[in-house]
Order: sequence, then C-alpha cells, then structure tokens
Amino acid sequence: MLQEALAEIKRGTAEIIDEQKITKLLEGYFKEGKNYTVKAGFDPTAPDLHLGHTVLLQKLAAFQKYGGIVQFIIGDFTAMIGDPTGKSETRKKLDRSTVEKNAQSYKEQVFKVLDPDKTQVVFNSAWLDALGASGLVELTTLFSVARMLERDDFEKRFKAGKSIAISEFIYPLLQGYDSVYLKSDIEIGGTDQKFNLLMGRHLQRSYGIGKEQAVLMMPILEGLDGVQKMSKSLGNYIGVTEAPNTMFAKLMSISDELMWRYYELLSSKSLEEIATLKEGVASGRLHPKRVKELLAMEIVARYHNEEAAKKAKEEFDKIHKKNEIPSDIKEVSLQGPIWIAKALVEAGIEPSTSQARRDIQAGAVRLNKEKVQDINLQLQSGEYIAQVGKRKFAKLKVE
RNA sequence: GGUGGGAUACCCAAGCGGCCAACGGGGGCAGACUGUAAAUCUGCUGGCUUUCGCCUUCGGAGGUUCGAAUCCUCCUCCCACCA
Repeated sequence: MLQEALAEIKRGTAEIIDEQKITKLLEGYFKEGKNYTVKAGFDPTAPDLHLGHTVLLQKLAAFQKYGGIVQFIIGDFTAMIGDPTGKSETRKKLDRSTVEKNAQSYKEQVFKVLDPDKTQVVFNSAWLDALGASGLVELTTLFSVARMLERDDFEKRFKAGKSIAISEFIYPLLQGYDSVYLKSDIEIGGTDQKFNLLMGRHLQRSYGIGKEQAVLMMPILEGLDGVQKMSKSLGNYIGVTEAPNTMFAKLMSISDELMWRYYELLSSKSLEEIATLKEGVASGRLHPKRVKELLAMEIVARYHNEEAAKKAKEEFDKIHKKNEIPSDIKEVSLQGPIWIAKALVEAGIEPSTSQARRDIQAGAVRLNKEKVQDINLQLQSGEYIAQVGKRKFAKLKVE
C-alpha cells in the first residue's frame, strides 16, 4: 500500500528533494492516519487554467488521496513583483475585488481535479502585508547576493550584463517565506521553480520552524506544438474550461510523439497500461490515432463527462472521417446579393476580405462542399454552407 | 555621470533617397500527401464593396525634397563600454 502510494507520487516527477521525508509522511498517514501539508503557489492574474497547470494539480490530488492537505496559495502579493523572467512592465497590485473574482474562478476550475475538503485556498497578501518593512529587512538578511546569483537565470543575465531589479531578488524570498508561515511539509512546482522551491527549505531552516519542506518538481508540459511550454500567450494550450469538441480536436492534433508525453503526465492510466499501448503501436497492432482517441476521451471526460467525451468523438469522426459538416455550426443572416469574401468576413470565419481573397485563390474555401473558383462570386439569396480550410464552418442565410 | 550603438511588420532580421507593403529566416494560414498526427513538397502571410486601383505601416513629433524606412532637428525608450 505504501509502496503503491509512493510509486504514484513519484510518477512523472522530474526531481524530488528529500524523498525520505515524503516516505515518512506517507508512512505516518498509513500507520497513524496523520495528515501533512502540500503547498503550491499560483499566480492570481491568470485564472484560465490549462492542462499544463493540471500536471501540478493532479500531483496535488494524488497527495490528497494519501493524507495530504493542499495549501493552495494565490500569490496576490507576489504578483505585484512579477515573475523575474521576461521584461514585462511594472505590475500593479490587483485590487481586492479582482483578486476575489479570480480566486473564485480558480476554485471553479481547480476543484475539477482537487478535493475541496482537503484544500485550503489562501492569499499570501494575508501574511506578507503584515510582514512590514522591518520583517522584510530581516528576511533579506537571511540570504546573500552571491547565493542569489547562483540561480541559473540570474547568473546568465548578470554575466550577460542584463538588468536585474532588486525586487526580483525579493520574489524568491517571499515565496520561501510563504513556506515558513504555512509550515509546509512539501512544496510542489515546475522544474523552473527549483530555486524558489529550495528557498522555502532554506528559510524554514533559518527561521527555525523545526521542519524543512520536501520539494517535488514536475516537468513542464509542452504545448500543442510539442516544443514550447504550454501557455496561454503562445496559444498552444488546452484550457480546462474549453468546450468538449474543441478539447477533443486539439488533443487529436498533437503529434504521436507528444501523445506519450501527455499520457505520462496527464492520463490516470497506470504506467503499465501505457507501456502496453506504446508497445502495441510500436508493433503495429494498434493504430496511433486510436490510442490518441483514448487519451482525448479520457481528458474530455475528466473536465466534462463521459457523455460529452463520446459526443465529442462522434462529432470529430463525423467531420473528419466521414467528411461531413459539423452539427452545431453558427448561422449568419446576410443581405444579398453579397460578395463571397465579404460574406465570409461577416460570418466571422475570415478576418478580412484580403485574407478571404487569398484563401479563395489558394483553393481553401468551399461553398456547399464545392471549391470556390471565382474570387468575385456574388451570393444570391439562399442558404449556403461555407467552409474555410478544414475547421472553420458557417451557415450563410442570404436574404 | 561620460562615450558609443540601436529602435523595421507576430518574432528575429535586411534595407540606408525613388524599382519598398518593404530581402531572408522563424512562426502562422492554406493546398498536396495522411490518421485534420509528424515529416516532406508548394503557395500565401497590412488593410480596403471587389486589387492593372486606393489607403495605412518602418519608435514619436516636426523639417528638407517632385519623392524618405532611408537625409536633418528635437523627443521617448532600450543596449554596450567606461566611471
């Protein structure tokens, strides 16, 4: 039982610091029913969770199965400073109501994965506001500039002569202080957070709270392109609140190679099952597309339900296998006669008439399944099914 | 504080008086091939009631010129080296 739990906790992790401690905590749970805390921080400015975030959430959920109480920190105070990477403009502290609103939105999304009864949602402004200037100065005495510069990205920037704001040094300290205040037993985060996560250990020791958190790091999930990390700004993400059909289609569009990565980090299938699937594909017994469908179904079902997943698959087959028109396309009423390019823009499936013109010339536009040949085509009254490329559809009702 | 360098379309990056809506690469979109995968090949990649035409764009504001992304002036912001 303990071994199984440990295996589940370790699955997919990039690195664990103080694995012994985690083992002990699990033992404590199995033998005496003791709980422990698992901390994870989130940025309050981006309440749109995507599958990249869920890699962490699923790990938190795994801990919850074995006695872990999740400390879900909304970093409303630290968001003021901003992530040290990138050159974003100075951020303003979000006002209370925005933070509350984002927090609410977080809860709606997060509890699709986490168990609300074993989750404490907290804002770090609650204790960081109270820290005050003297507290902050005390905190800054506990770490040296030299050690701060050991951090990989700081070191690179420093050597390259790029600017580093003092506040950026404070960021990891504050994140670490969260661990001191919350007396966390474990903190989890992405591999890119290693320095900040270790800061928690360091500060817990410095403040003498009698424990040092174990640290568990998860790999960064690649986005749909398979190269860059999944992020909203790169547009290569799958949001947890996206419609079943969209979610399914996006998952089907990932490469076969990336699929295994997603299986490892997102699926709840056991590693043995996954290995079997992999072997099946390698030997040619299983079609990779079929295996990808299973993954897509599983994930859609998790954020919606089984029924929605089935429907999403049917819809997908309908459009792509049978080459039919999707069932729920949008309808647009137009005054005719109207130029085809203009109509496509009005229908919202082309951004501009110039782009529409290009697509028509490229043979990417179809009207009632017929390729449009004439750029100057005028639509007379009637109903048309317009299609741009493979995935954009609209029903045009011309008066 | 001093001295140089730079700001070009989504990103990188050419261009340095007209041939520039602006080379090239990346990304993106589309076509072929497929499993709406990947890889590969091809085309496109500012906007416009319709393209042998017009309008807007090369950090910002002015100026010189028949004509400027390209020259001049001022401003803003970045960067490097030195203190």
